[in-house]
Amino acid sequence: MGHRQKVTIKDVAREAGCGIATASRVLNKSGSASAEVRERVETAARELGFSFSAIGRALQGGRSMTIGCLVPSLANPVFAEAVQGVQDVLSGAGYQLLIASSNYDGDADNEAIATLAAKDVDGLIVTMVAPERSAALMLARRRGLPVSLMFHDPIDGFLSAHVDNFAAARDVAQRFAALGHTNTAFLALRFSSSDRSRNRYAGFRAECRARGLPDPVLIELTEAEANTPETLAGILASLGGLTAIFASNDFLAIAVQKATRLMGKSVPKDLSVVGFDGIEIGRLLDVPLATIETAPDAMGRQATHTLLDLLQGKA
Amino acid sequence: MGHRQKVTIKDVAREAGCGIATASRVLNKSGSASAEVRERVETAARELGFSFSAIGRALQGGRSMTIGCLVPSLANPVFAEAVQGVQDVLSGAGYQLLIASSNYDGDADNEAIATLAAKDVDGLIVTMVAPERSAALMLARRRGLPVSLMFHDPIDGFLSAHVDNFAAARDVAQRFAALGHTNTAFLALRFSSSDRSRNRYAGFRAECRARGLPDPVLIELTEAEANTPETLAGILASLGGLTAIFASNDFLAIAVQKATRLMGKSVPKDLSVVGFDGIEIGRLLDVPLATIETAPDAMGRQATHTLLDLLQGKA
DNA sequence: AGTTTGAGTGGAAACGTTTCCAGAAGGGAT
DNA sequence: ATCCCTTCTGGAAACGTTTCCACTCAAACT
Repeated sequence: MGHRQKVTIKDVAREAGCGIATASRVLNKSGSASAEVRERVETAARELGFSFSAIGRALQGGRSMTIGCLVPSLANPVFAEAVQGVQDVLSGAGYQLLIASSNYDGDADNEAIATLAAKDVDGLIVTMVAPERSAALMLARRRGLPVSLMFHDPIDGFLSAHVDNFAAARDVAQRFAALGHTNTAFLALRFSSSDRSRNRYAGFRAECRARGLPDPVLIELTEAEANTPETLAGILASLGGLTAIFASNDFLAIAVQKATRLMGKSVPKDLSVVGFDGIEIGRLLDVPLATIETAPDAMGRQATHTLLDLLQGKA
Repeated sequence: MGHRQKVTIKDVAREAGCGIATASRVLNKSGSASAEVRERVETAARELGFSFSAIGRALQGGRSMTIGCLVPSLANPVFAEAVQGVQDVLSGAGYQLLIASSNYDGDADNEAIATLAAKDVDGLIVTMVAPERSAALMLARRRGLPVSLMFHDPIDGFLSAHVDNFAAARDVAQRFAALGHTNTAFLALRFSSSDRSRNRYAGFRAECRARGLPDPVLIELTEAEANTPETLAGILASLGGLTAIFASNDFLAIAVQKATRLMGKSVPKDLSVVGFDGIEIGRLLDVPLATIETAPDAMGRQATHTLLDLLQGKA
């Protein structure tokens, strides 16, 4: 197979017998050019199969037309759907999407931000472990790089597309209370590395207290525990007497449903389970998933629009 | 907020009082430099918060350290998980991931490939509607751009990470036959735009025929039909007498489970349902999902390793 | 006729790197 | 004292663009 060869605008110009500047003008429909030259250049470009090098353009123009996006993991449908939303908006605006994921690791987060910034992205859309404490993120902003947060409650001077985790969680507590539940629990997967999770718990507990109900039990699961329903069932059983569970996300809520069934109980008859996120698949489930609908793809879309607006406003 | 300003190696050199070439050598640990200069350069870089511009590097070096990846949609967990696999391997190797998605649209596919190629990616990892008929893909390959296919059965001279859809589908038919099913159906969502779906049906039917069983009914659903369980239930009911359904993917299989329940029947007692893919969430479902496990993330990983090998081999 | 306009054109600089090359300086051998 | 070999250094070219500038030429004015 022939070795990598690129067709540059220089080749087009030579083939068309004109200067580089002229070829550039024709192909970009910027400046003026005679019909005859225009024709020659276009033919040459077509025959050579020319296409612009985004790198050359980026270097010269200072804009890469690329947006960097960092999420914890694409294996979690919430983020995957959000990124799809981002991608939809971006491609409509002629931008490309550079993706990074951290696997919920704070150090990886920082490194990823730095790498994305080095790639000269024009903006950043970010969901990370601790945005408020990320040196890399602060540096990026200080450098004037527009940043849009996704899922995070607002921070400092950052733009943010989000749902009010605290309020939504209070809502759940309210519903539980209305149903007469007093013995409740909050299930979280990575409590320490997710401000979303912490805010949800805070809201949940605050509403319980406001109503004079006992604090919900906080259960932090390891990845392994969450992924083996038998273990999860054991944990739930050991707590005894629970009648309602608020899971920090839909993934977990689904696991709880299964664990409950393993215990010989049924949802929602014996145990109320509510999730968070509203991932697509939840709507198709056999036993419908009760959840807080956050429309992840809309979240991605909005974060992107916000960012794009900022980009326009600055240009 | 201060306008966008970048620190270049030129700034570092000036600050350190040395030439650009020297600064470059120190920062890259390539050529030699006196301890004293080395110290000055490193200090300057640190103080200025310098980081290399990937664009400058790419332009000069001819390698962008970026891989382009095209999938139909990240909203489908199969692809999201696969992309996460790609991302894992890539970031381990120091590469970045540029993402595009087509929403199962063949034209968008071609355009995306062209755009990615223009971004000077070093390689392509692709799942698309019709790779064997994509002019853009052929052009990319002719230009010497390494391409690795995901999910597609092998084509021409392309590298491909895949499962044998045909064989796996025959397997399903065999199981159905062993259970005594004679009245079966194959459910597909985008039959015309998915070679995977077509190959699965072909394998399914081939095995039925080989056993002298009647052809499975082929049901093509629209997106809307698949997403409203009530409608789906109606369709299934209208077919009457079905005892086993092979769904083209897990998403669909889950929808069928729900539709079945709506009809007052139960899976697997009254109706056998088998899916395809093995997405993570399937393992956590209340009623476990019978499926062909294809380990999407492993697929992504393998496609990436293959591509990276090709990249090394050429360099 | 002489002057102004305007369109059409190409050379060259700039963007941030890396690397080739050549020059300078120093030390060890003859 | 001369030479050579290393080590260290910086200028400059190259990568693919866009854009500023200056130039030519003809048409349209006075």
